[in-house]
Amino acid sequence: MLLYQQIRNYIHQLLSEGTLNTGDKLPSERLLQEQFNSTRITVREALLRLEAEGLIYSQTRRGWFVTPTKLKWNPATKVNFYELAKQQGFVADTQVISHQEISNHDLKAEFSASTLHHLQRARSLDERLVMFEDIFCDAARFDGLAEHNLNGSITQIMANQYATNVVNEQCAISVTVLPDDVAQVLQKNSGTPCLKVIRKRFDELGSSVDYNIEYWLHNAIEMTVEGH
Amino acid sequence: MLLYQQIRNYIHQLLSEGTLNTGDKLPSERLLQEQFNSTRITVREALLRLEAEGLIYSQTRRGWFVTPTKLKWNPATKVNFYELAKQQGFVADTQVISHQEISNHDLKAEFSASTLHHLQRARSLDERLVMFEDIFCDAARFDGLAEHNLNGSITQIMANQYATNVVNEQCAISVTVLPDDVAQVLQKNSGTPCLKVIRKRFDELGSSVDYNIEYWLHNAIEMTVEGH
DNA sequence: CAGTGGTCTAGACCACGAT
DNA sequence: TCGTGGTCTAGACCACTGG
Repeated sequence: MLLYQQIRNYIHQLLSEGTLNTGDKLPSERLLQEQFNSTRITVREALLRLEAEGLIYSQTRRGWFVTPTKLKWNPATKVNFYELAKQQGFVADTQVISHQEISNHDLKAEFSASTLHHLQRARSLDERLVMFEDIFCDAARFDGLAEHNLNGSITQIMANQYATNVVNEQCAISVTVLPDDVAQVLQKNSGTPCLKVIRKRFDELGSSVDYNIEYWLHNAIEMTVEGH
Repeated sequence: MLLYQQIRNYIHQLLSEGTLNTGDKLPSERLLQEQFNSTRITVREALLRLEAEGLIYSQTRRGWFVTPTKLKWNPATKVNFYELAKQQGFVADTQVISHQEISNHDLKAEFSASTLHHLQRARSLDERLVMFEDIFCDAARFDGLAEHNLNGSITQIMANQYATNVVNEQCAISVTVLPDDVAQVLQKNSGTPCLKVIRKRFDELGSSVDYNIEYWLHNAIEMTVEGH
C-alpha cells in the first residue's frame, strides 16, 4: 500500500479508537516522519487528504487538530445563527469586519438602487472562525442600518426596524476555495477548501431584500434540505 | 509573492484571457517547472489548489484539464437526471455497477424490512464520470426490481410499476473525499474532494421509500435550493 | 529558546497513456 | 518508446508560537 495511505489509515485508526478526540492536537509532522521512516512531503500528503476529508484542520505554525462536530444548517429556513448554534451545543459569535456604502456596484441585475450597503462579517463557533459573509442591500431602503447592532441577526433588524420580511429565498451552493482576502480574515491559508453559498432573498412583492455571499469552512458545516 | 501563488495566478490568467478553454489540456508539470525555474513539488502545490478551487482536474497520467461548466441541480425537486442534463446542454449517461440483495444491513433506523436492494450506479456528463450512488430500498416492496431497466429513473419505475410516489425528502449535504472504492469506479485518486449527499425519501404515508448516498465530483455540480 | 508548520530545492523511480 | 502524472527521498530556510 502507498505510504501516505498508511499514514492516513494510522490517523483514521487513532480517531476511531478514541486515542484522538475533538480538538486534540495530532503528533507533529516531524514525529510522524520519523515514525514512518519517511519525509515531511509524504506526511503532508497524508495530512492534506485528511484535511480535505474534513477530519482534521491546521492552525498555522501551531499544529494539526481534530475537527469538531459540524454545525447542521438548513439554508431554506430563516436561520437565527445564535439559536441554531446553541441548540447544537456551540457558542456562537459574530464580528463586523467592515461596513461601507458603495455606489458603483456590479449587482445591477439584483438591485436597481444606485447605492448599496456592503457589510462584511465573520462568525465563529466555540472561538473557531468558521464563516465569512458579504451582505449587500439597498442603502436607501435600509437608511441608518449602521446605527443598529450589526453583530446579531440582520433579518431581525429588517423585520423590526424596517418592516421588511423575507418570504422567499434562492441559494446556490458550490465547493471552491477561500478567496485570499477571506482566507486572511479567517486565519487560513489561501487555497483552503470551502462551501460557497450565494443567497438572494425577496420580500412579499418579489423584490430583492438582500444579496449575501457566504464562505463556510467545509469541515465546519453540514447542510440539510427538505423537499416537497 | 509565493512562487506557487504566482503559478496559480498564471493559470488563472490563461483561463480568464481565454487562452485555455473548457476541456483544454494544461501545459505539463515539467514544462511549468522549467518556465518558473522551480520544481515539480511546487508546481503541483499550485495545481492541487486550482483543483480544490474547481477550475481544473487531472486524468491519471494523461494530464491536467480545464473543468467544464457545472451542472446546476436542485436536490429538493424530483429530478430526472437526463432531462436536467439535456436542458443544460450535457449528454448524460448511467451505468449500473452492481446490484444485490442484502440481509444484514445497518439501516435499521430507516427500514424495518430485513432484506434490502442495494444498487450501485455511476453517472456521467459528456462521457465524464461525475457521480456515484448507493441506492437502498425494501426488497419485498420492490420485488423484481432488477427486471426493469435500472439505467434510467428509479423514481419513475417506482411510480409506474409499484404505484409508489415520493412526496417528501430529506437531504444532508457535506464536503468530504471519495471513499477508495468509489474513487476507483470514477477513475479518480483516493482523496479526491467531493460533495456527499444523503437522501431519504418518503411516500404519502411517511414511510421510507429509499435511502440514497450520492458522491458528486465537487467541480461537476452546483446546487440550488429555494426556501419558503 | 526550541518546536511547529509553510515553502522550496534537486533530484529519483514507477506505471500508465499515447503513438 | 517517450511523455505524463503519481509517489517518494533528503535535505533546506523562514516566520511564527509557546514556554
